[in-house]
Amino acid sequence: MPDTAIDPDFGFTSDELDPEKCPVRQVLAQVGGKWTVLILELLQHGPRRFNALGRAIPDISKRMLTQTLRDLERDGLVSREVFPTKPPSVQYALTPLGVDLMKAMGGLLDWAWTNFDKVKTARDVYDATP
Amino acid sequence: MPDTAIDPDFGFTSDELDPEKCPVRQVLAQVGGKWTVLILELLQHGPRRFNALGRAIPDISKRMLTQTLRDLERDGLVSREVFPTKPPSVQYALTPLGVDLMKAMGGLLDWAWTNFDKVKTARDVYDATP
DNA sequence: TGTATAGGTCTCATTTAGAGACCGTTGCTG
DNA sequence: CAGCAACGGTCTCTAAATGAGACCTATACA
Repeated sequence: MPDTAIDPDFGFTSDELDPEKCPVRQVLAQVGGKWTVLILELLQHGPRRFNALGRAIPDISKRMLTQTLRDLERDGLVSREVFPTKPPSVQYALTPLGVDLMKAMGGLLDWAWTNFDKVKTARDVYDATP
Repeated sequence: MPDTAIDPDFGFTSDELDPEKCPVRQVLAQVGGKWTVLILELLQHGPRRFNALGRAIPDISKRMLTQTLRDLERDGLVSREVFPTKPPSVQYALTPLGVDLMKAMGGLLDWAWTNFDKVKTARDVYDATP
């Protein structure tokens, strides 16, 4: 549904919602990933190694664990450090930027814990009325 | 990577991360959707109709707009009201629960606006070093 | 010798998202 | 009165993301 210039219903320039330019969209594309916040939460407990994270998340595959960590590293939210043990071990940790992000997420996480029962109820009601 | 009982690295019961039981995972699965927050933000400006939302989001398809709105309605975050005009018009609005969620998201959205340049820089650096 | 651990990669099947045609009803325009 | 546009969707088909799990190299321990 392409539209140029100014939106008649809201008065935005379309730039403000341009996927490439809107920070919210860019950040949420990452943070909204299925595993992202879970991993960030675990790393709040301190640095952890690859397989420790894998063990902690019951249903993640190595493939997705690798990929999510790579993306977080790319965005500067997580650091990756290799230790020359045999076999080599790899430690992941939150960067200061990552710590900051998790602080900013606090409100949302609290909301999730305190309000999820309401969401669940709403779902049940909705599903029960065909 | 299935694991039962207590995680040795963290000390969680696996229940706390069980996809079905963890509120954070459940809420983020919704909120993390590509269009969800965008739509909620638009609805903060007041109730809007289906096609108004479609016009405001340059690159959403009707299919995804429908689906995202349905999911939000199911979760009790958005209300849907049909007016018997010809042709019928449909108005979407935030529910009190939706308003509350958006308040809780404030921190994250602010973070996105003020810190996205850092993320972007980190990305450029990462991509430049093969 | 045989098995386990480390941190991944690779392939293939399944799931989800996206583009865009289509639909029925109505009103406006020529 | 014919034709087109707008309302709010649904339907089909394709493309992209995700998931399961086999495989890899090197070392240590039994």
